[in-house]
Amino acid sequence: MNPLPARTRLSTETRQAEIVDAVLDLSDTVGPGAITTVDIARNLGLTQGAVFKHFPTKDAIWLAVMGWVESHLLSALDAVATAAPTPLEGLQAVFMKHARFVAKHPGVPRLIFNELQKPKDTPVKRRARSMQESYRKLLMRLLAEAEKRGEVAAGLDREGAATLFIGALQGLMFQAMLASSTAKLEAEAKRVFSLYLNALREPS
Amino acid sequence: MNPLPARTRLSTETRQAEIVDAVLDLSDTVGPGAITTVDIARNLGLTQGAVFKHFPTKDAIWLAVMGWVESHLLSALDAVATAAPTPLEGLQAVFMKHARFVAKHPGVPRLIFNELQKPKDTPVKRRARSMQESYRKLLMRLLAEAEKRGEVAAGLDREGAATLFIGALQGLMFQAMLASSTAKLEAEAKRVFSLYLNALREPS
DNA sequence: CCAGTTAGTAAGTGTTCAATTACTTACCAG
DNA sequence: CTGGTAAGTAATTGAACACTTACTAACTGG
Repeated sequence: MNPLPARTRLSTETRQAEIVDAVLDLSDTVGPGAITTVDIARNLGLTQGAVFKHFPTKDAIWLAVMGWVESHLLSALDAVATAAPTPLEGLQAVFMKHARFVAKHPGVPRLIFNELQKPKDTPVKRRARSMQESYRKLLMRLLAEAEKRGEVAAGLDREGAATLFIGALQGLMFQAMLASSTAKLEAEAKRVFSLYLNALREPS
Repeated sequence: MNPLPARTRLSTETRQAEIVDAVLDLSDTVGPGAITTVDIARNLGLTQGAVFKHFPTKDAIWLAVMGWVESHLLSALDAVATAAPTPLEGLQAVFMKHARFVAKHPGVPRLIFNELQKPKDTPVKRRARSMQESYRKLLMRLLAEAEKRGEVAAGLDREGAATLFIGALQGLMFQAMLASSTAKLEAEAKRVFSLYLNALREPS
């Protein structure tokens, strides 16, 4: 009748990271909409109640996961963008890095799709939107620099070009989720980016 | 204690159509993941149990809704494609029709996002995939014809171009759902399509 | 070393939901 | 007009789930 001794005892900080990690995994295997706190607990070897020692609500977990995505994805994209010798190569590096990130973490697009399916403007959605805004800024910087250097058409619709850039990647995610596989994502991304580059050239 | 007389008594065929309609509405207002059979019944002025006189399971309802989308969207796109005087104008008409369809039925992308969030290859997903395959065929036809007429680059990567075409639209949906509004969808679609057209031209 | 804090367990609680059941009544073919 | 079918109601069932509570035990600073 007495509770068994706690298996392991870790700091909230560590457990939170473990929980985020578990959710990322489960997002791919179970699907975000079907993840329960029992699933998460079992994944960590804990009881269900223990999860609530580290997050007040389930929603708080989703928000933390979104935070993980924001920091990891954006910093990776920033890194490859600034490492590239030219703006156009920067765009390509960002495009491919993003594609590879999604292929490596298929739980992430699933997670976001699950959020977008809700009509309300949830905190998680707001966070995703702010992430996309930072992303746009990065793209606009690269596009402006490319235009200055004459690598793309003068007078290019840069806002539209940024929308198409992100949109093309989101479309590739969509198609990967539809195929229930990210196997072909990277190859498709390569072809699509070639076409994208063509769209930035001087109109004839 | 005795049941009230049934308010109205309609054929299963009619009720199924009503249910599909209600789900499309609720998909936008409540969100597909949160729709319950109680919601659906209330929307029709029926009791919850009545819903199961017309569909064996809730999943069967989703499948029927997906069927509605497939037939309505594809036939509309086919129509504008064949009505267009040139293949390129056909592409434009399809692009804009698709954007307008989504803006008019915001429940549809939400519905699909909800499905894509699941890792399993559900019947609904399979149906969506077959729809996308028909869509691709339509695009490939237009692109091949455009190439024959010299309206696009000879040797264009048509498969990639089809992927980018659909992907750009899916990206626009994504961004509309992220904004929780389809208000700007059509305007964005216009800008994005201009750039898309540029991508099809002869590389310099 | 020991008192306070915190991470854990075990066992609820209240609710929500899809599907079922038993019964009723409208409609329609013969 | 009548008997069979099918669309409806009302009530129930059983499972799942987020979150809570009461208690236990491990770690940590003074």
